[in-house]
Amino acid sequence: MPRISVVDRRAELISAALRVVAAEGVAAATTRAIVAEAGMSLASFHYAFASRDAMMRELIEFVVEHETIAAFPSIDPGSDARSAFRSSLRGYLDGVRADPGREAVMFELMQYALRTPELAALPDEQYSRYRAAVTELLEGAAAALEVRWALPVDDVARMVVTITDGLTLAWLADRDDAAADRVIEFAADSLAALALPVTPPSPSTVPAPLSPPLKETAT
Amino acid sequence: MPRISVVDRRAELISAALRVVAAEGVAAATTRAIVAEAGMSLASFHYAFASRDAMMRELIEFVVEHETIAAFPSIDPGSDARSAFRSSLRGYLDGVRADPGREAVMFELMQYALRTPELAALPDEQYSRYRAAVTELLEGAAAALEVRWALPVDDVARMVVTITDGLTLAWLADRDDAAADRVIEFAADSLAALALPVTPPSPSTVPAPLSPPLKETAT
DNA sequence: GTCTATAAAGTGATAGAC
DNA sequence: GTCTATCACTTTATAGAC
Repeated sequence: MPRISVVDRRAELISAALRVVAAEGVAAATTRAIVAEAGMSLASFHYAFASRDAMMRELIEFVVEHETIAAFPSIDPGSDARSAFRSSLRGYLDGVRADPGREAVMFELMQYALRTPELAALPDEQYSRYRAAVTELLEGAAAALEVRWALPVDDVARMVVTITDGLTLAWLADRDDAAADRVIEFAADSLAALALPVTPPSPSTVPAPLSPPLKETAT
Repeated sequence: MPRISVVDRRAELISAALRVVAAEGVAAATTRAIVAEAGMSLASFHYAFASRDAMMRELIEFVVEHETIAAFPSIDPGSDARSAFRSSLRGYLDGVRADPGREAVMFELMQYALRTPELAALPDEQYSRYRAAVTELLEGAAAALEVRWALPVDDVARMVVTITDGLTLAWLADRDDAAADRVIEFAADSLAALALPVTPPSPSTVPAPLSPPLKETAT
């Protein structure tokens, strides 16, 4: 009835589809289920989208663009790298626990895209964006904690994503909070080993090296 | 025609279903696609299985039971823990590269099971078996490398599975071999830190402690 | 633009001949 | 036991009234 615009209708359908996928999975996200969730008629779906495939494509692009990794809380300055990683990973896992469907959507849509030839390139971009989001956090953390990364920061971000993915999958499978905490302890130790202290306010105690100390990664 | 037994027919259908899922995904594994792959008629499917759901259940149970993690090569004694982990992880990733569909099946079937109420408990078991397989390798490695694990061996196995899962997902998404190698380097460093040296043939140099040295994890 | 009604194709499952 | 033929249902997509 309300005669809304096509772009608004598309946005509503994408949003509804996301809710259906989160709640019941990609397989359950039929056009009928989506329009029911959105409260509109089946014909409106095909007025807004040429086909279900086209809508799935936009859904995945939307998710890749807007829904990055579940909120990592920001770094608490004054702490060391180990406890910063620990609290960040705990915060991340809390986010997964609070809405398991939301994170499962990422994996499901990634698999759907990998199985769909025209969408097969999107997971690559999805992971690039994950890493970019984590990279931003890592650079902020390096400044706040007065450390520098022993590897290129994008590589450190890749390690973080590797661990969060593995952590998430295992938790989705067994919901073992205590075991996940032990993994986080290990991960925090391992990642903190990549944070090298940089003593900033006393450049006189040690003569400045003429060659860069290691691989330099700061931006 | 050949009037084969029900158990054989079930096995053939499971095998055919596995191939279809590996090649085209769970969504494409319709009863018709499976019987076409198996070279039999549609009615034979329902003679062997009460329903497609029942068949999917057996398929997942079969995978959970038989297809554990892609072959980790065995540990080379004489090397240190770091290079042992590195070569094992490389061997694992080689297995994924050689047959990406095979490993993707694990993730897809896990998600399918999580979305299916009657099968929702199977992923937990799947991960238990993963860890059990890795645990066996870790115990062999500890003996061959003359180390002991700083944590309960099942926890170490969980760390390994966390990393292999994360590694596999990222590689499936971007197929970036070089980046995967860098993750493996990091993972080998991190995991090797859990291998504590135990000096075996000189029990006289240090008086035997009356209390266990730390948490003991050997079986 | 939005709806109802329906077409066209695919799905799991079964009947019944052999 | 195994098959062909078919049912009952769901799916995406479209036609056509308003």
